[in-house]
Amino acid sequence: MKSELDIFREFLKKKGMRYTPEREIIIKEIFSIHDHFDVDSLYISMRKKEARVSKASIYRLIPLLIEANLIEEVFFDRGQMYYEHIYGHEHHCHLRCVNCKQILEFNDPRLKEIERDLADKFNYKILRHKLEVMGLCQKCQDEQE
Amino acid sequence: MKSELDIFREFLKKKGMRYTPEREIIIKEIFSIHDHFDVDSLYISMRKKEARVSKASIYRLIPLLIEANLIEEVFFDRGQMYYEHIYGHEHHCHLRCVNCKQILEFNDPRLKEIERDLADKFNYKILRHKLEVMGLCQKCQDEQE
DNA sequence: GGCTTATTGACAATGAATAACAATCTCTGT
DNA sequence: ACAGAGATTGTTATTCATTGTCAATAAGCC
Repeated sequence: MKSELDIFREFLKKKGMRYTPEREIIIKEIFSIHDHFDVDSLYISMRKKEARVSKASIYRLIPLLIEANLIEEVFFDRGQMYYEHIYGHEHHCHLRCVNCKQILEFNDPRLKEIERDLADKFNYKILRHKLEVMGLCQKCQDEQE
Repeated sequence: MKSELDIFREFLKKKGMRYTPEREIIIKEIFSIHDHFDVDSLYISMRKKEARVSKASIYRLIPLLIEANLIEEVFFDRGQMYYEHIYGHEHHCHLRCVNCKQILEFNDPRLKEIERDLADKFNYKILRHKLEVMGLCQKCQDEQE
C-alpha cells in the first residue's frame, strides 16, 4: 500500500503544486496521531518536538489533505473543527457523550445499505457519509440521578 | 399538540428562567421559517419585519432551544452553524450534493435500529443522531463527463 | 545554476460567537 | 397592585479560530 506521503505527492503533482518539507512534517505528525486532532493541539505537539511550522501552514494544508481524501472533518465543537485521518483506516462513525465528551467509534453495515438505497432513490452518486450519534454514557447517566 | 411557545414556556419555568417578548418573537420567527437557518439571516429577516431584537439575544436563545429539543444544529459550513426546527417535524437526515449544494431530506428506519444496538452495546442512553450523506446529484454527475 | 512562481512565516484582519455591564423588565410574595 | 430580587436585554468590547497580505524564500523545471 502506498504511503500517505506518496499519495499526497501524486496529488500535488497533478495540481502543479510543490512538495515542501513543511508539508511533509505536518503530514507525518498528523499520521502519527491515531486519534482526532485539531489545528491548535497539532501545532502545540509539533512545537514540542522542535518541528516548527507556522500555524498558517497547517491551516493551508488541511483543505488539500481533505481534497486528497487523506483526512476528513469529523465534528465541530466548542468553536473549532476536529479532524481525523482516514487513509488506511476502515471507515467508522462516532458515538459521543454530550456530557463528558467521550468518543466511541463504531461501524454498521446498514449504513452501506442506506447509501445504496439513497443512490437508487435519488440518482445520487454517494461519496461518503458522516453519522454522529449523541447520547449519555453509563457514567454520566448515573451521575444525573 | 402543544405549541412551540408552550413547550418553551414550560422549559423556562422548570429552569427558573423568564419568558420575555424578545424570546417570543425570535421563536415565532424561527418557527415561521420552514427551512434551515443561521443566526445572521434570521437577524436580517427580523429587522425587515420591524421585529427588533439584538443579535446577542438570538445567540443566547439558541442553546436554550436546543436544550428544549425545539431546534437542532444541522451542519457547519463556511464558518457558521446552520439550524432547523425539529419540534412537530419528523426527524430526517440530509443528503447533500457536494458540487451544487442541493440538500435533500430523507429518513430511514434502520437508523433507529442502529441507535438501539448502540445503546445496548455501549450502555449509552441515545439522545439523537445526525447523518449527513455527501454525494453528487444526477445533474452534477452528468456535467462531470 | 538560474528563473519562474508556489510557498512560507509573521503579522494583520475578519467574523462568528461570547462576555461585561448598566439599565430594564419578569415574576414571586406580600 | 407593589416592591424587591434577580434574570434578561442591548450595547459594546472581547475572544479566538481561521483567513488574508506580503515580502522573503525555496521547489521544480529548463
